[in-house]
This record gives sequence, C-alpha cells and structure tokens, in this order.
Amino acid sequence: MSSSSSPARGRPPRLDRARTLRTALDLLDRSGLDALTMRRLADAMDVQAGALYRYFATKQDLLTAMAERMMDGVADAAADAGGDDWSERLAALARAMRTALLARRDGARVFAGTHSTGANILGFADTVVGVMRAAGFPDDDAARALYTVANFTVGHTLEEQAALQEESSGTADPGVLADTVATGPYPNLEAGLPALTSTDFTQLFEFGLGLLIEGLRARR
Amino acid sequence: MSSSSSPARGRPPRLDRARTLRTALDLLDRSGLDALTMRRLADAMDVQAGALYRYFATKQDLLTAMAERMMDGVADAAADAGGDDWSERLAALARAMRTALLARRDGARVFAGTHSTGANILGFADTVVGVMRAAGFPDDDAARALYTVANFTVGHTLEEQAALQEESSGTADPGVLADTVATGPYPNLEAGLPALTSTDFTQLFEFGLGLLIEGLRARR
DNA sequence: ACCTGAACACCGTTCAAGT
DNA sequence: ACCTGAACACCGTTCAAGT
Repeated sequence: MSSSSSPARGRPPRLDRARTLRTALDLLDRSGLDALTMRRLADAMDVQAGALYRYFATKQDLLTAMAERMMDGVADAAADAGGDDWSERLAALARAMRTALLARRDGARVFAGTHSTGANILGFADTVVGVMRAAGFPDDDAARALYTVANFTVGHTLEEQAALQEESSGTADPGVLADTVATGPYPNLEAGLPALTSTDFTQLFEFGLGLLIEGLRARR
Repeated sequence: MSSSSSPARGRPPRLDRARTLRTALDLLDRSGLDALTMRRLADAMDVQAGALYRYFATKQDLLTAMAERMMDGVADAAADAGGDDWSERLAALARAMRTALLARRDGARVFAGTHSTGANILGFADTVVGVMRAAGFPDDDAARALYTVANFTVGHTLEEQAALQEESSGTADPGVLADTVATGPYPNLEAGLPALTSTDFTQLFEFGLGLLIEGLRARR
C-alpha cells in the first residue's frame, strides 16, 4: 500500500496537516505567537499562504490543533506518578500540564486562546475527573475540581511566561515596580516585595496547587 | 484658570487621554476586543488613526490603560464588605475583581494581556496583601496568596467570558462536547457531564475560591 | 487534487506637511 | 501644538486559474 485511502494519483502533496503542525510549533518556538502568521508559516514550508487553507479552515483552527498537540502525553506522564494517593496524582497532573505549556514559547497564550475538544485534552480531563471520583468525591465536585485546577494552572502559566519573556526582552520590571511601590502608599507591597518580585515560579505554583489540594482534602 | 499648566494657546485639542480611554472602553463593549482597532477608535472620535499616537505610544499602552481603568474602585468596593474576618475580606476582593472583569466585554482578555503598574492594580494588590498580613500570615505567604487568587480569578474569568461569548455567538458547544464524550472512551467525563456543561459560573468560581481560602486557613 | 497569483479588505505605526 | 494625508510594511482569507 502506498498511503491510506486513494491510490495516490498525481504529485504527492507538499503539505499535510501533520507536517504543517510541526512547522507551526517550530516557528512558534523560534519566533513567538505574535510572529506566527499564515504567511510566515507558508514561507517556512515553501508554499503560498493560501495553500494552508486546504488543511486548516482558519488560523484559529491551526492554533487549536497546536494547543491539542501540546497536551500530547500529559495525562500519561502523570499517570505513572503519584501512586495511589489521589492528591499526589492530582498534583502530578497539574504539574504535567504546566510543564507542557512551558515547553513551548507562548504555550499558555496559545492554550488559553483555544478550546480543543481533541483526544489529548479530553483524555487529560477524563483522567483528572477519574482521580477525583476514585478518591470518593461526588461527580459534580470532581468536575469542578478539574476546572479549578485547570483555570489556576493556565492563569499561573500565562503570568509565568509573560514574566519570563519580559525578563529576557530586557523590560526591567523589578526595578520599575520597586520604585513605584516605594514612591506610593503601598506599605503592604513594600513588606512583601522580596516575595512579590521573586522569580521562583515553581515555588509559587506549588503554593497555589497546595492550597487547592488542601481545600479539596477538607471538603472530602 | 483655564486648564492646568499652559495658558491654552491655540485651538483646544479634540483628543485627550481620558476621552480616548472612555471611547475605547465603549467600543470594546459594543464590538469586542478583536474589533477594537486604532483606526476604528479614531473613526469613533472623528480623527485620523495617527492622531491617537500623541496620547498613547502604542496600542499596548492603550490596552494597559484600559485594564487599569477596569480595576477602578475594586479595592474600595471590597473594603466595605467582609467585616473583620480575613477570609471574607479576601473573598470579597476576589469577587470584586471577577465582577470588574465581567463588567466589560472581553475584560479578562484585556486584563490578561497587559501588565499595568497603575494606582488601581497596585492599590488592589496592596489591599489583598494587607488583609493577609493583618490575619497573621507571613509576608511571603501573603504575597503568594495574592498571586494565587489573582491568577485563579483571571484564569476562571477568561474561561467564563469565552464560554459566554461562544454561547451567544451560537457555537453550540454543549451538544458537540456531549457527542464527543459519548463517542469516545471518557467514562469519567460522562459521569460528570451535568457539572461539566453547567453554566453556573458563579458557583464554579465560589468552589475554587472556597478551596483556596480553606487551604490558606489550614496553613495559617 | 493541489497549489499559485493576485486580489480584497483590512492592520499598527511613522512622519512630513499643513493650520 | 495638534491633526491630516499618505505612506510603509504588513495581516487573514478567498478564489479563479494553472498543472
């Protein structure tokens, strides 16, 4: 067999969904979301921009496929960790999601801007809800726990990647913030400044995740 | 006195920061973030697009000013509520933030895409950290609690407004999701489907907020 | 069947020139 | 001082026409 369905009449296509997706994710990593345009992607594939629309109806569709791809293997990676403790399993799933978003430039922004209903996110969602149900949580609390953990993780990672980008692009945020805080009437921010300007995002993520899990434990 | 500093020589300006900001927020509510362009904003003010750049260096600056404006009065509104219970005061602040973002079309998206260091967000941040410190939390935990609550609130409201928009634009999500879940191997999502497709976002927000506060209570 | 070429209807931003 | 006019360098998307 040559391919799958039709007997491959004519020239083999220079484009296909999988290769376009890979190139788009490469371009995202190299140039960032703002520079990911249909024209630049077409350039990278030696094709005209209009040709892409045979495989993705809109740019939004492409971004959705990219977000779905980012979640590839996230549910599985977390399934190996955590043993039989529901809280450790839930934590492993949240950490795997953050890691997957961090793995690509602007990953959180791409994810937040799309709503995939593909196998990877549905598989992730099913796994999270499954962990909670197995732990004895009622179905509706299990569903709400999924949303809460996912929304927190996306919100956190959005901030984390924005801060990382700001840092690397030289936009000196810490100095500006420190000055503004020192000038204005912000006694509490002044006291918390070391923690507020900390760049230990893993610690910050674990703090929030810990609060959510502690809250869930109390509710069980 | 005619205005403030200079003696108002020449024609009075047709543009100024405050009026431009008001018009931009009006346009946002009427048309949404994607339709908010510098040219359309200029049109609404009977001016050429280039003229806006005398008052805002970039579109990003305008969006930042809009986000800052959205947070106007949020810290104060929450200050009246909650009494002397730190957890009720923190909840009131988080609710006020969500309400402020929901009050404008695409409010969460505008907020998430900017990083204001204006008086409204700094005031809000100072108030949140102040509540936590007064409750006896150490300074670094107070700062982390601020980020956690803010990131959760933004993440949640981003999803909430996306769902509301999807709903009003007729993109029938519940049906598609239900079909996909029923077709594929998602036993846990099937069980949680009523809660997963619920549109009671206030209940969902309160669930997550409750978890965070319960977690903080346990840590104190 | 698959892609090109060219167009349509836009963008954000800059800046000389007018008033 | 403030705004216009016009340009620059782009966008996403469509679609007849070629191969």
